[in-house]
Amino acid sequence: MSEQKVNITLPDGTVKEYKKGISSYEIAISISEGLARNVLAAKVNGEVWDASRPIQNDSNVQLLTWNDDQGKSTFWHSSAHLMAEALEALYPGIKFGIGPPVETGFYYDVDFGSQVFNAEDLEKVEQKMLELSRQKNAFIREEVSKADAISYFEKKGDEYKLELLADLEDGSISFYKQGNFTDLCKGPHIPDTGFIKAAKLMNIAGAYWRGDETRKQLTRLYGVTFPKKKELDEYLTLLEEAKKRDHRKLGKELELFTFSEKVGQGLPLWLPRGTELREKLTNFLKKAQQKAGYVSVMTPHIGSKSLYVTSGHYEKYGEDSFKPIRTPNENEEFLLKPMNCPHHCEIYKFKPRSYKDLPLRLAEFGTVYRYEQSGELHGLTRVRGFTQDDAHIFCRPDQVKEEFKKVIDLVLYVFESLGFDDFITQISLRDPENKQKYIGDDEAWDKAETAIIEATREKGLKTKTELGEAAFYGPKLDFMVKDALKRSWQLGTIQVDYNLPKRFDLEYVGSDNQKHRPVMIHRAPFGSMERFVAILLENTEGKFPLWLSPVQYIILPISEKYAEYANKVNEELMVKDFTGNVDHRDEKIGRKIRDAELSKIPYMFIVGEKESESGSVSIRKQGEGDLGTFELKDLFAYMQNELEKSLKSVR
RNA sequence: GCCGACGUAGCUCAGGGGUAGAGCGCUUCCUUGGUAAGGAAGAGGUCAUGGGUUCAAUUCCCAUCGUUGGCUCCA
Repeated sequence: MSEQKVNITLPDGTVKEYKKGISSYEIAISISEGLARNVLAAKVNGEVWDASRPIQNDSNVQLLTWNDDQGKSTFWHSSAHLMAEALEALYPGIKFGIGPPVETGFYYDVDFGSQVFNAEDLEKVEQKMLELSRQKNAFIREEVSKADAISYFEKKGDEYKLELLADLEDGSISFYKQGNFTDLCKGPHIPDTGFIKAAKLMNIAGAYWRGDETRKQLTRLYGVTFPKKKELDEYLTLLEEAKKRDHRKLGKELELFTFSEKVGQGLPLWLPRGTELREKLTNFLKKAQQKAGYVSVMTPHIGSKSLYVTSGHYEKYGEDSFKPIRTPNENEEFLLKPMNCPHHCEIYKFKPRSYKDLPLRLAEFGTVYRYEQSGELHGLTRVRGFTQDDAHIFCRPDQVKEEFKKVIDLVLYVFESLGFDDFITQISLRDPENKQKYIGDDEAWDKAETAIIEATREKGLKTKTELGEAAFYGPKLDFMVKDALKRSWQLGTIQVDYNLPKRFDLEYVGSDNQKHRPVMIHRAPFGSMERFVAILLENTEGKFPLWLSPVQYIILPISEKYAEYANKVNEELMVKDFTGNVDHRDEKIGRKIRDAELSKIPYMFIVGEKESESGSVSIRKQGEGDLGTFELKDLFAYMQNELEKSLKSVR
């Protein structure tokens, strides 16, 4: 009687025959021993499996190594178990919550009970992990009945695992065991702990059990592990590099913005250079908006409470925002403006609108104030007072999709111009399970959601969709960009809104001479000036393109004898709308160059005896060095050309 | 808001129960120099704030404020 066989299809399309019950590890060996040593897990018919799990049917098999994202996350998931084993060995009796892999590394939530654990103890755990990994203990999968699982964790007294078990179905429960540690886990895992050669526990933090702030806070330990020591070192170096790009550090060094305890937390103060940068960004967008048919408006920083009662913001956020301001005599209530849209609705109502007037695109760089929880404030990315590059497009229902597409074009233009080529677009819809979180009727929501989905599809945007992430008045399309530490931040946003026009009773007269309701599109390509500058800083490391640079050049006189000539050159550059200054300090030229390089000023013009006599400057470009001597008229032409190139090159 | 860490000169940081240090920056003087740090002298700190313990607190404890890593939240 012949053995039963299975056909295994590999990713390159080759089909091989193996005996039934073969594991992906054995398949790897049949290909090459070297490969087998690196196999962490395998994707069998689209599902990630342990490399040791027997394959009983014809299957598509993809071997996963460190080079595959799913290989990495399996590796880190197993590392979480290893960390738990180490912790249990060092702190007997502790209880465990969940321990998943994350984008870089893994964490485990732990209840240390009465034992104390602090950051200094992390190293001890690292050492223990490495000690245990050297034992090369296999990760062993075991199917268990629900009753057995419950009794195991009851005996152990781990109420967290018991709670997790309560949600699981009998027959689908598995344990994984390595060394002396057993955990409830559906897997998969790497073959054994010996693969983990380097471990670094990054930090500890509080985390609510199941993310619920009414429940107990556990200690979350974050770590990262690697199959090679060298890779850990490289990763740590990368973190050091990221620190250099931190916008909070660069903002201070380049004198762009600051915070003051006295002014209040989350309230940025823009220094002259930062203001210059912001104005350049603002003018850039204003110009683009002008071309796209927007008109500018301005509205005050506070608004009567009734404005926000009408818009629904008060009901939705009143409790969690800055309290109303009252007039001393009449006791009238005003709110700091949290959004510009209610004001813009009132501008729309200034006069009757005809269908011929639409779309009406009202733009405002409007400063808004929101009470953000103190723990959430972060540099310029999360503040309490910020300026949105806001606009509201009031249009007819038949114009929504077209207008939405135009806004996508504008956002893409802005992102391209600033070199943000690595971004994610996310469609945020409402949570169908939790409709009371939102205002408006189903019909309006369906229309708005359909408009976004169709517009993004027609623009060919690759999007991911999240349920429950919509604004309370409408669905949105967000553009997310990463900072130096690869954290995603929402920058640009476009939202379709059928609700506010209704709440504000906005109308226009159609060609049929009947009254109709316009649709609103909220949009902000930068999102907020503050957050945008932050992400721009992290992406450019403070080396802005010439057109954006707050200080575009610095003139460096060789000695004070040439100060007058330097001033003359400076004045001529200022006349030509460049921004820069002269370094009049009593320092040698080498020193002035070094300081200019470090402050990331794009161009240095050196003037000494030679230059002042011949009416020229010696140009030095940041990061590149000496470019030679240019006569003044050539300098202006050169700078003009560089300026255009800097706009174009990023376009 | 919650948990943890941190708060010393303008900046970056060292120190530590007996009222403070470095480097850079700043001021003054010398130097007038040619493509990444010229030299010297000097000023500058209620050691975040308020309590407590102690003969004595910047140091130890508590609270507040701020920063920070997470959690929750995010119009």
